[in-house]
Amino acid sequence: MPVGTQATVKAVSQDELRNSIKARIILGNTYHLFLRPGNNVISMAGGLHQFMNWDRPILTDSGGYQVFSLAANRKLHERGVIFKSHIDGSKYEFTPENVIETQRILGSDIMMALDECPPYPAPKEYVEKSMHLTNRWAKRCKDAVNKTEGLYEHKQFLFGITQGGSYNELRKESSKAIADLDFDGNAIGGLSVGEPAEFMYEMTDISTDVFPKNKPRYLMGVGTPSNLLESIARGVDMFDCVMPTRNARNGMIFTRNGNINLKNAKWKTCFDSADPDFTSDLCQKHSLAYMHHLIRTGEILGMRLASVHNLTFFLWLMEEARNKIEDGTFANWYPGMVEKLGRRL
RNA sequence: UCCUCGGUAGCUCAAUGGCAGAGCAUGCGGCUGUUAACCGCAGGGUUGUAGGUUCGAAUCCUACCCGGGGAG
Repeated sequence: MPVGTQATVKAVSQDELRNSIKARIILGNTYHLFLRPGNNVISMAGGLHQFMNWDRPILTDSGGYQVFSLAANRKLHERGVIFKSHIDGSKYEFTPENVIETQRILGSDIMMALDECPPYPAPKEYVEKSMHLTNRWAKRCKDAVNKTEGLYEHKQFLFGITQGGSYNELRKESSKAIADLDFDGNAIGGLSVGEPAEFMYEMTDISTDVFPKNKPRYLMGVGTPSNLLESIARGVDMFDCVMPTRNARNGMIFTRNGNINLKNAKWKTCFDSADPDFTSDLCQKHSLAYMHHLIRTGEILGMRLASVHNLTFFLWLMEEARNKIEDGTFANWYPGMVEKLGRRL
């Protein structure tokens, strides 16, 4: 499995995890990162994986996305954000300083700064105010990292996150402000929150124009196979996304010829593989009819096979993109792939 | 043979005289830094049959058919 389970467990002892209830609850994403075979850093595209020198870096988000996704259960302050648990109503505060502390405990290779991800659409005044808050938090995260040491032998990197919604000037200002803070890598945040794909690409363009070329550029929360290629074409190096695993659990698999909704009746008697020449357990050992059956009956095996397949596919796609970049053929190759990958089978 | 309970969507069941509904199933759609094995939409009915009462019957009455339980 191309996930970071082992590395994470190695980096943080079981006792430390057990004793660190704060960490387990605070970083919801990270918690899932090693408990579910779902989250993973999908891979890097632009050859910068060599710069990082890892095959499978462990990346932990700060909880900034939950400022957006759990907006109904949180309150924002200059100091940080307070979440109210939907389980028992208990309160948890995230501050730039304590999310760094948590990520230190987790020992992730890449730590993310705490940010506020505003919804789409949002008024410019709000997005601007939010962007300034994110910038102040970014500085505080950087300071927190400088004032603390890792708990393990390996170095931990910190990435900053740009915001600015879908406003060109704000995106530019945010990208510059984050780049000027001299993080180890620069992330594009606040996208894939419901805006049209064209806006997402436009905002990505603005950021990658401003970001330094010798540091990884990370587009957070994206995306579909086509999204990945379009973003790589705009200079993005790395991604993360729930799509390969969440969609797999909900019966959708991605293939080199397009997307398949396994729940559709038409697969009931299709005894072909999803892609006979592709290297995943699903493709090599299981027919679409069998997968259809597993998904339709709610068998957990179906979700697992589909998840493994999709992760294999996304990793393959990134590897392929790397190869094309190194060959110098990416620009000619990707438009046809975008068209193919966007199809529905 | 008698008593009794029941028969409503593919299935399990609501609606007790006033617009026939739900869950599941089926057919689809959605899912983008995971509160999501989740969410949404659609199709689907001569209310067992035949009569009757009533302005109006799934609902009340009669007969019959089918099924569960009981008695003999």
